[in-house]
Amino acid sequence: MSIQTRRERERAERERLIVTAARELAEAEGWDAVTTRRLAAEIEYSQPVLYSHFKGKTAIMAAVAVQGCAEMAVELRTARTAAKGRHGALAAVGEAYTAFARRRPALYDAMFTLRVDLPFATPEAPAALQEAFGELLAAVEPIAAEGDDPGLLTETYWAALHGLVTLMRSGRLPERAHQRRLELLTRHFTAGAQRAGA
Amino acid sequence: MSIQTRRERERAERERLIVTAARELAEAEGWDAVTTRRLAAEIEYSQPVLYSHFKGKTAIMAAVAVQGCAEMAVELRTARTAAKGRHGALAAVGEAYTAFARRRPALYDAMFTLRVDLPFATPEAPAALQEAFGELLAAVEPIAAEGDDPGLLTETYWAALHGLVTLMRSGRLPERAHQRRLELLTRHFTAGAQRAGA
DNA sequence: ACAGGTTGGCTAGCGCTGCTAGAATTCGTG
DNA sequence: CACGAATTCTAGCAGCGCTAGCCAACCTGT
Repeated sequence: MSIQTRRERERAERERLIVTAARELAEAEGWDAVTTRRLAAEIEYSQPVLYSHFKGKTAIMAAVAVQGCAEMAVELRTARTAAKGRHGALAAVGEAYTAFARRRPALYDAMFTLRVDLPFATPEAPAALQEAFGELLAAVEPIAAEGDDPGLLTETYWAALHGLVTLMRSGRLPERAHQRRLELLTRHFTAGAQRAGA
Repeated sequence: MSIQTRRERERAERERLIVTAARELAEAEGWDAVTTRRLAAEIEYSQPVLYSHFKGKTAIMAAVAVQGCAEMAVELRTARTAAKGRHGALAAVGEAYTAFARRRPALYDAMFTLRVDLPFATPEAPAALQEAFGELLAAVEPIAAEGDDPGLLTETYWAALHGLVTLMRSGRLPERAHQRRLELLTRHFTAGAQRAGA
């Protein structure tokens, strides 16, 4: 039994190695630079080894994405709990979200931009993903008006943040006025509650 | 001189053919299916001919994107001018925007999602692109509050629409409640003006 | 300690991609 | 009709994601 567990442990270790290498390579040079060949060289194994751990390249990216979700969730929570008031919390979370996307573009792409078959709006979605969304929800819910569905409002706010990030990243929005756009967005969302606090 | 102009005319004709073929293929099977080989076969020329017209595949996509912008501008204008009131106009434009994205996904991708070196937020941006943005601006401007920069507010609204579209298209938001999310977005944007009309 | 059998990694290669150098053909002109 | 220039095509490069099948290293039982 012991040798079995040792093998499984080594396997798990190597899987971790693959995901880490993929992530680091992506963060250093972008996902285009993450080829199965380079990844194999990085972990000092041959290509086919990757396929004994993951179904394909997109599965590796999905694993990286899940890691990213977990980290984002932490950052969103930190920002939210440190802020004061409903408006402050929403602003802080929006700020933290876009800051994360700009600081870790490769991670963000894996999570929310690139095609990478992860289940999203279903109960089978990874826990880390649900946590991240939960943080957004916790910030949006307090500013929801009477009849508003908090979940839908959160999705809408999320989409707005995502749009800002992606359009900026692809050069379609100038980076310059990001802060002001973000403030406009947050203000309009809290204003919808009609009785916005400070 | 005549033969020179004839050649130029034929060249322009073929260029049109390339763009049209690329667009049709993309709309039928997605941009992944648009390879230089298939495109060449479609226009009944060999691959290198494409490169005598365009710098590369992304340049062809850019040409398709410009076409798409022109069409979207028309549709946005139609929707805006047919609507009544500031709120109605904004809602109509938002509706038209997302409807366009869902009806012509390949066109939308070329315009706003895929990497395709087009100048965007500069004076050198294609006229069609500026027109499309101008339509959004015309819908957003009337609902801008006193101190708000209409341009920035438009960019923010645009980003929100873009986020809704892309997250939905990539399966990260369920298609089901799209209409309600769009209404939430529009309502919150008009609410920011504090004196929202009907 | 050594043979047998199984697990697992590696080499080599497939079909595809965007793109290009240089041969070949067509075309207008003297 | 033959020459010169412009243009199109054939063929190929380097790289991609992925996989079949060989080979070696390892654990097990005597």
